[in-house]
Formats: sequence, C-alpha cells, structure tokens
Amino acid sequence: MNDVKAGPEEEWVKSGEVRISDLAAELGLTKGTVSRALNGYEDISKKTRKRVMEAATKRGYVPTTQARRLAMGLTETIGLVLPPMPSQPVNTFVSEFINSVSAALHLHGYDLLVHSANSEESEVEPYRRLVQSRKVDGFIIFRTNEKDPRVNYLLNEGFPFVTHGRTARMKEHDWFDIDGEKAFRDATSHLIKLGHQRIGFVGGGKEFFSAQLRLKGFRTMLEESCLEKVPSLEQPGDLTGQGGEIAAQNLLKLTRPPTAILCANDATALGVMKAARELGFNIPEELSVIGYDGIALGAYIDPPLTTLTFSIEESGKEMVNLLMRRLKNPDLPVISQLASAILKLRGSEGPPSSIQNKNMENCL
Amino acid sequence: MNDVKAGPEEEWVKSGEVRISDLAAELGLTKGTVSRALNGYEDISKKTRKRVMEAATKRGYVPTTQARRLAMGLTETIGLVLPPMPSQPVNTFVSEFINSVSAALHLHGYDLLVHSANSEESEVEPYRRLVQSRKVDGFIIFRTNEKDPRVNYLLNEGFPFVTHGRTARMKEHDWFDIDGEKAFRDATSHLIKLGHQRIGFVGGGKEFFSAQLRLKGFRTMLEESCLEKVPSLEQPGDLTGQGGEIAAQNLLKLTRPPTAILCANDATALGVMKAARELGFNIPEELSVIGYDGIALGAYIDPPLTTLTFSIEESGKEMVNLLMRRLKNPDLPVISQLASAILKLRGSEGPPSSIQNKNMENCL
DNA sequence: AACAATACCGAAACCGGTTTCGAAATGATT
DNA sequence: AATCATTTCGAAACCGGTTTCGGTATTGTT
Repeated sequence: MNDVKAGPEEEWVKSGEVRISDLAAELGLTKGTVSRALNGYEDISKKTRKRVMEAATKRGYVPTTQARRLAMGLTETIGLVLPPMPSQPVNTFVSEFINSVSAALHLHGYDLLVHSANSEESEVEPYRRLVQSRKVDGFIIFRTNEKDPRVNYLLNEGFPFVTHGRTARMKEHDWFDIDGEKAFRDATSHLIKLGHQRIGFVGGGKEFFSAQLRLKGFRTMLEESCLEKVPSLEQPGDLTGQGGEIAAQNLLKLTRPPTAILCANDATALGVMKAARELGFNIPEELSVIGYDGIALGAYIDPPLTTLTFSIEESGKEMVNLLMRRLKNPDLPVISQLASAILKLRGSEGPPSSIQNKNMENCL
Repeated sequence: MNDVKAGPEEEWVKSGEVRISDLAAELGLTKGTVSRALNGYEDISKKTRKRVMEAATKRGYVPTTQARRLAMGLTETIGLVLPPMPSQPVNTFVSEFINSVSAALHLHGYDLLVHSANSEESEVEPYRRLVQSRKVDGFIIFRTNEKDPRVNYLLNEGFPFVTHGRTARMKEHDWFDIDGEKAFRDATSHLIKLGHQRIGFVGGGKEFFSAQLRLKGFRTMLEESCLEKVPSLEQPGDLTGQGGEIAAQNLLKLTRPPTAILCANDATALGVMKAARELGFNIPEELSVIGYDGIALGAYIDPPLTTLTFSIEESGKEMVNLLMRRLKNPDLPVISQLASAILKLRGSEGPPSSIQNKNMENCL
C-alpha cells in the first residue's frame, strides 16, 4: 500500500519524526485539543478522542519528553551519585542497587540519572550542580555517614531525598535502613550458642553510622550473655578486604586469640579469612568468621562465607516508594523504614575447637 | 549587610529561583541579549557582557537544563540499559563501568541515564522507548551478543551507539573490545610453558561473541604448540559460577582429567574452583585454574585467582570518546578499538604435578 | 420557540531557554 | 557633512509540549 520502500508488513516509520503539531494539522485540530485528547481530559468528545488516538498510534506519535517536562515544570528524574570507589573489592551491591532503583522508578515514570563523584571536589558539589541546573527532582543517597554533608546541603535546600542508612539528622529526612544492630545481636548470639566465648569484631570507620550500629549490636549481645567485653577484641576496619587483613592479623596474634570474628561487611570478612589462612588458622575449626552483606560470591569460596543478608531489590523498591511519596506531597511528616537482615549459614562458622566451660545459661 | 537572616558570610540564595528573564529585567536587557552574553556571542559589547556575567554570578543564575536542551534540540544524555541480572555472583564490572562512563560523559557535559531491563519484555523494548521519547542522544551497550537485536534495531534507526564487544555487524558500528583471543593465547601459552599438556576450557554461551573469541585463542595456541585438540576438554558454560561448577565436574570426572582449566570469566573460575575442592583436587598442585575479568575479589580467595585483567576505567573512557565523536559527526566512517588484557599471576596456577614428557620445543 | 445548561473545541499564553533578523547607534571614511 | 561599515542590542520566532479561558454548537427544559 505504501509506495515508500519498506518492509512487507511492518510499517517502518522512523522514530521521532512526528510532532504534536503534525497530528493536529493532519486532523484539522489544534495542538491544545490533541494534547487534551491524548491526556484524557473530559472536555473532549469520545469521537474526536478516538480519532486522535488512532492517528497517534498509526503515525507512531510519542511526545517529546523534554518539551513535556518543561511545560509541566518537572524533570521526572531522580539523581544517584556514586561515591568515589577506591578499588573496593566487592561492589556488587552498587550495581544491584542501581538496577532495583531504576526498575522501581520506571514504574512511576521516572528516570534515573547516575552521576559519578569526582574525588577531587567536595562531596556535595555534584548534588549542588544537579540541583541548580534542575536536572533532577530528588535524590537517592546511599552509604551515608553519621554527619553527612550531602544530607546537610539537601535539607538546607529543602530538596527531596531518601537515604539508605541513618544519619545524625535522621529525624529530619526520610530514610530506609537495615537493622544492623539486631543483625549483629543475632549473629553474636548464634556464635555464643555454638560455644564461643572470645569473639572478635572488625568494624568500619567511625564515620559510618551503620558500622557503629553493628558494633553496638555485638556489644549488647555480649552484655546480655554476661561475656566480658575485651577492648582488644574490637578492631577498627574500613570496610575493605585490606582493612580486614590487618585487623585479623592484630586479633590472631594476641596471646589469647578469638575463636570467632564478626565482620562489619563481607569484604572485610574476606580479608580476615585471607589473613587467617596465612597465619595457619583453619576455618571454621579454629576460627569462625561471619560477614555482612550477603554477596553471592561468598558462596563460592572455601569455606563458603556465613553472612548476614538482606534484599537489595527490596531496599531499592522501598526507597523509591518513600521518595515518590515525598515528591507527591512535600509536606508530609518524615517517615522511615527498618528492614531486617537474616543470618545465612554457609559454613564459615562452627563450634570452637575447645569448648570453654563457662556457664552460659544465665548471668547469675 | 543582608537584612535577611542568613549565615555571616555566605549569601544563602536558594537554588533555582532566578530565571533568565529575571536577569534581563534587572539589567534592562532582553532575554536574547542576556543569553547571547552568557554564551559568548561576539555581537555583545564587552561592557554589557561583563555586566551580565557579574549579575549572573551574583544572583547565582544557572540555566534550566530542560529549557536549554529543548531549545537546542538535543538531550545531552546517553542511555545505558542494564541487562537482566540473574543473580550473578560477580557484578563488580557493572558498577565500575557505570562509574567510568558517567565520569567520562561528564567531561563532555553529558548525563548518563541508566535504565533497567524488564526481563518480561523484549530486549530492545527499553531502547525503543528511550529513542521514541527522545530521552537520549545515544547509547552505550555492553555484553553484546554475536547477533544482537539491540544493535540491529539501532542500526536500522540510524541511532548513535557504541558497543563494548564485537558483533556480527561490527563493520557497521563503532565498537570497543578487549582482545580476548590474544589474551587466551597468552594464558594458554603460559600454561603450556609450565608443562601442562591437557588443558580444559570452560566457555560462555554460543551467543556471546567474546566468549567464542576466547575459545578461538585457546585453540589457536594449542595448535601452534602441537597439542592435540581434545573435544571433551572443551566444556560449554554460561559465564556464571554455577555453570563453572557443572563444567568442572564433567572435566574432572574424565578418566584423564585436565591438569589445568581456562575459564571464560572469573565467575566461572570460582565455580570451577569450588567443584575442584569438592572433588578433592588441590589448587594449584593438582589443578591450575585461570579466569578472565580481573575482579579484585579474586585476590582474597584461596588460592588467589590468576586471571586476565583489563582496565574498566579505560574501557568506559574510550567508549565515551567514540560515542562523542559519532555524535559530533554522524557521517564519519566506523571505527573501533581493541585493547589488550594482561595476565595477572596470583597463584592459582603452577606446573602440573607430573610433568609430561612430550617434546614441546617445536612441532616436528 | 425561547432560553439556560452543557459539551466541545479553538485561541493564546506559558514553560525557559536559543537563535535569527533587522534596526538603531556608533565609528570610520572621504 | 554626508555616506558607509560596524558594533550592539531589541523584537520575535522557535523548540514541543500543557493548560487556562472563552466562545460556539448542541442539548435539555418549560
């Protein structure tokens, strides 16, 4: 039928050629009428709406996003700024997180703008640029610090955002977090029930609120179980494999080394395991190790890493929900969500070689 | 000086409040003049340009991106669609890649739009939507297949893109790739020099061109070294840990199992190592394993995984360069770049336990 | 049949920029 | 001093949509 050379069946209309004004002219209507017809306004007769719809699909009309957004005064875009990545061994979280956030946003008709942080400039600079140039309507922030300049800036601007992780100002903004404290209570309890009495802990930096909460959970459970708190068994780390190695070396060279080590994340745990191997500790017979993050790779090492895991997909989805709610109504009260991690036993922990015989039934 | 309550020094102007028309009114000029002054047109006197510039910085004027892009008829945005992620153990590539692409784009004033693929719909659907709604000016595509529907669609549309990896139509589009063939020649050669004569190979799916090229490199080097090609030593895989496990089980249960296994990627290699452990093969004494990807985590397992590695940062940067060139001039001839991987020895390979005594000096 | 109410659509302003065109002002030339 | 070339800016169109407002045409009422 078409006299243009094209595939037999498929009407190969090159995309993005037809504008709303073309449609209007073709139908003998005005731009405004066509627009309202397509957007379901009530003041358009069913007949013309049908006519417009059909012409639109036939001609393959798709509104130009830029124009629509300019007219409506919104960007329908959410920003996500990647923190600088100093060759971290395990960044599997980031890609999964981006994936889930992007998918969730798409359901709301929003796009995800991913920006990288230049490590030479201030941490808030990318956010400032995106806000000022009005490229995004809100932010998804992750890996928050307790005192987070990004949070301060955005709160000051009154710009919408949701964090993954709590901050010092968590009462002023929406957040989603994993209950790391409870997670580490559970993990600690599990080790104690296995018979461990000297348990080491390798944390994250002081600036990471979440790592602090994990430490708190560890301490709480020790206390509840009447185990003595030994300061030298608490080592600082930096959430990297290398940090784990160093910390583990310190712990395992003690005169009375721990029989188990809890790690603030899986990367740290891998470093701990490496150091343990090098120092001749068998895992889990002579040393139990538990991590946190649930990276899939943990299942492929020897022994498979027992870890605390949570659903990254759920995290992304929930954060998007919180953000969408906020965008719809900026004046709503601040809310938050706390999801729980579960202990995934894979084999890097077990009873200590020599069961210590302290009474653990109760604290008396 | 300011009588509004604000910080002492800092003039806290809330972002995004001043428009170009505000500036124009304040200066007694028209929008057009202000715009030209800010954009360095030559027909503006130095005096007024200075006046405009100063007013702009003083009032903190930043042009609204949407409006500018609409007027200029471009989006200054590049799309990247994440392929569906079926819980792959090692996705560290993706986040690093996104990071480097995003950083490189930023240097050119471009944004990165990350979209997730819904596994229920066709692979090209996300691309089609982004093209039709004119949300992006071009695409970065990775993990290409030999016959790639995304490539077909975009070539058909005449829409700019660059792939990471070659395709069947690589002569028609710009691409960047790692020379996996050479990489596997190198790795194979390394193993042969160590004394291995029975070398196994675990590949990727047929659809992955890159995996096929790695296989080709493996075969080529075998031939050059006069080693017999044993079909049963070539196992298919799927680039996942699980695929590696299965393949390794097949290989190691042969009556004459290989003394070394080359893997199409690191995830596969991890699966191979796991299976080898479970079957009682010591690595590297009884079995050498080499992977491909250079994931940092490979350094933390036991033994550390020898692998072929390349710079993800360079990959992203080069691909962006290719794409920017294409956007500036769509009619330029197709070009491509081939980068090389290097063999990173970490300890999962070594000489075979019983050196076979076949003459390997030459093929005669 | 006259009038009010309603359904339907056109006209035009608007979002916030960019760019073309022409006119006024200035300077140079003879 | 008249003419011409240049510099400098204003006016207006444009990008491609959305939304408000008001005016016909149609329907419903008495």
